[in-house]
Amino acid sequence: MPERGDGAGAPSFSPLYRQIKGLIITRLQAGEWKAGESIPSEMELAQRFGVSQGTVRKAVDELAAENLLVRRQGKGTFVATHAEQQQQYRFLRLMPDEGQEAGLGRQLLDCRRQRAPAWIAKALQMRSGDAMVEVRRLLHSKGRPVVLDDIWLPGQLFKGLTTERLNQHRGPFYGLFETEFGVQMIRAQEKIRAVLADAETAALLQVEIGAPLLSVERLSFTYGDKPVELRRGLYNTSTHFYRNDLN
Amino acid sequence: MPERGDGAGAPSFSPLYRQIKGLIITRLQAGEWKAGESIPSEMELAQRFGVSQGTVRKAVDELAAENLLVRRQGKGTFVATHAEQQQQYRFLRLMPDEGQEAGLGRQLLDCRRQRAPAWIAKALQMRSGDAMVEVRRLLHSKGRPVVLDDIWLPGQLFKGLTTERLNQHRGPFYGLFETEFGVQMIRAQEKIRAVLADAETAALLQVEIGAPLLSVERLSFTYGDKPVELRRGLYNTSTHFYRNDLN
DNA sequence: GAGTGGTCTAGACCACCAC
DNA sequence: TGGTGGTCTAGACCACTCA
Repeated sequence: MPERGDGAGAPSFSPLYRQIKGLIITRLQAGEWKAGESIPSEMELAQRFGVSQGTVRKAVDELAAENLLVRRQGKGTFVATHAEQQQQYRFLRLMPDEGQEAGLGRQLLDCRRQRAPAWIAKALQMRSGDAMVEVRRLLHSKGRPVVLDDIWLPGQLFKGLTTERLNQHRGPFYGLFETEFGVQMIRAQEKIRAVLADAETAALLQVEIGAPLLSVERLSFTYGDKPVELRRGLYNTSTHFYRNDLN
Repeated sequence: MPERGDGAGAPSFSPLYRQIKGLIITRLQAGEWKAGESIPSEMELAQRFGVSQGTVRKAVDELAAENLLVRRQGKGTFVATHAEQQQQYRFLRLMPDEGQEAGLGRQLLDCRRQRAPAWIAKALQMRSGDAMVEVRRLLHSKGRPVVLDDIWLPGQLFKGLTTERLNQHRGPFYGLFETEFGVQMIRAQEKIRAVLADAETAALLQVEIGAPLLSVERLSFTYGDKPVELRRGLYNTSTHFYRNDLN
């Protein structure tokens, strides 16, 4: 029974498998296993934690259901990543009216370091005036601009983030955040509204002033429910729509 | 080993627990256990199907994860329903900017039987011109109209649906559909866009003509992935927003 | 063939609920 | 007190991957 007990003063009047789940999350958070890597086998974890394989299995089942881990039969269990082809744009629910999305074009418009205004600081649990990185970019579909994103990140976590760094990178931002800054986005909340295009937005998205746009405000979280990105997307929904599945 | 085998010609090169899951869904579909009722205990189902309790448990786990069943420790497992207080508006993602939703007011505007136009018939997998029920209603929050819903239903399934019937009923439509017509909505797909209010809509929602509105087109399904409701909601998002959680 | 996750079983005990 | 779902275990075997 190598390591069990109530290490780190966990509250834990919870079933064993939830405590194991907590221990695994702690290790993920500590970076013991990085995005895309495999974690130890169920048998090994069971021995390490001093429980049966079935208990580890149930813990891993929940983590897989929450998309923190990915199981691959015959190969192992892996830390989820946004960097893989298959998992790209995991959080983007935009679909074209006709056919499948061929792959979006990215156009970086701006990247600068600022002091956080109150409303952004509040969302990101920082203090007003703290360092913040602000990014603006467009997404194109078949050569036409469809999404205008404003992205705000805590300056503390993203120290070397520059325009060059963003331009060098291929693939979605979330892949870069993982590999370069060790920040993994594991869940997000979106607030969606309908708004009208102002002059600046209209020019960038090539629509009329006053055209209807979908405003998608996304707050993304890493381990421990810590908010690490605020993003406001304006979607032109004349040839695309936001898809959501309910159950 | 009372009933097992490959009854009903299921394709089934799938694990046992998935076959059991299929059998349970078949019985739900047949109305053997109605919405809100309890299904037999795991032990009894295990005996009935000739498998171990653990296998039934895994089947029920999946059905509970998909919100078809609800487990209640010490009491039993129940068929999910939209009629309970707690589960009302399960599919409505609208949230007020401030505080919790106090409870929405309903105002029925219209209910008539029509022949289905092509685009509705296609979505509901009917033939163009088939009988269809069309309902229009408003939802109010704190006395102000917030949602204008147009709802289309297959006439075949909703034979006695009239204005009086809808007005008599307390609670969401989905509760009425279950108890009066035996139709359970178990999942839905939504397509969301930003649009501008036309004159008629603007008057009903008490906004300016050309105000931005969220258009939420929802296709709801019952057992067997059969579409049974098409709905187009126009949401005024000036004091509310559409909330979505991603993971 | 060795190692991984996936399935299935059987049995023990716990937590919760109703009578 | 008895019945329900919830947890935990131990062991057997299957399906998949890779060297």
